[in-house]
Amino acid sequence: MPELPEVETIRLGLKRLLPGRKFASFEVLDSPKSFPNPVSEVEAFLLGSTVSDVRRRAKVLLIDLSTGYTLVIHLKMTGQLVYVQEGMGAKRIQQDHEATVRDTSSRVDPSLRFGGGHPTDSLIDSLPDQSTRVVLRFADESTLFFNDQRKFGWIKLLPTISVPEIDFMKKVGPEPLEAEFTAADFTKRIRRRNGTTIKAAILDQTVLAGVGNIYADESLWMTKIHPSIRVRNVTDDQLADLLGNIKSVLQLSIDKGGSTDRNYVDAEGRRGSYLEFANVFRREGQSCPRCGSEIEKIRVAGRGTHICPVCQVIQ
DNA sequence: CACTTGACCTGTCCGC
DNA sequence: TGCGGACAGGTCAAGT
Repeated sequence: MPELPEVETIRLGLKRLLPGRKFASFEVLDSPKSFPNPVSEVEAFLLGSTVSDVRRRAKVLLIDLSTGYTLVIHLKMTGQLVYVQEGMGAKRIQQDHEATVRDTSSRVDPSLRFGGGHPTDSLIDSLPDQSTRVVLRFADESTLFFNDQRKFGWIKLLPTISVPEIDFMKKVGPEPLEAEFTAADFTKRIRRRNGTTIKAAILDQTVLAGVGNIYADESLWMTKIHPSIRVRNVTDDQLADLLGNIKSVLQLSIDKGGSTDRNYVDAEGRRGSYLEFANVFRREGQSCPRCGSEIEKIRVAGRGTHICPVCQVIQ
């Protein structure tokens, strides 16, 4: 679920919280898949380093270190990065992290993660929990928790200069919110996918960066384009409108702190409110805000897809 | 090559 | 009540 606005919201929080802090210790509480670097490498280039910057490219977070290394982090669907100030979760780890990690299901309020809107403190107090994969502790005893219920996400420690050379960075398309990314650029790139559906094309990270299922559905609704239409049947003018709507929907979501559908939270454990403003996503059975027709959920590009069947016509 | 589908995971929800 | 299966969706590998 973390798409561009969610990752950007986390970045803004970490950028405020982390620079200058020194890494003191780390623990991987799960299979090494979550953080596959050899322990010796992490000890050499993470421990003792200070955070110099927090960046984002597409849906990837980049935490730059004074050692010339970077923590490259992908949250995939259910990943969370939550920073806890000294004296809270951090103390409990030192006391009994084994027991805490293995037996927290009864203590974690499910409504906090899956739709409650409870205060931030509840989540922070409960960390680490059964979804915690990596614990990064700073010298001031504050802690950064990497939680990931479904274990798709990962952290990799890489030399900063090598980050642009990893496959994902070489292939990923332009940042949609950069002013230099124009409709002409977008049209040129997306026409390479003329044979596929417009939804599959805007989800393709090599066409443009950062759009996932939520913002694909929202931007297509705004542009009155049916997600199943082939790219070749979408006009250049429609593509220009679509890019404008992608930009505005992403920016609105950043302004609202992102979308919390199930378990997204920001760097301080707070939920995002964008979905209150969504027009179609997860609103099947409700009325289209534009024409009043009933919103439907269909399947396009292998994804659950939300449309207004009247506004978004297949030609 | 272009495109689609399945795998990776775990928790939730729905129907029987 | 418990149980099986569908579903959630970012990305890559495998298949068509």
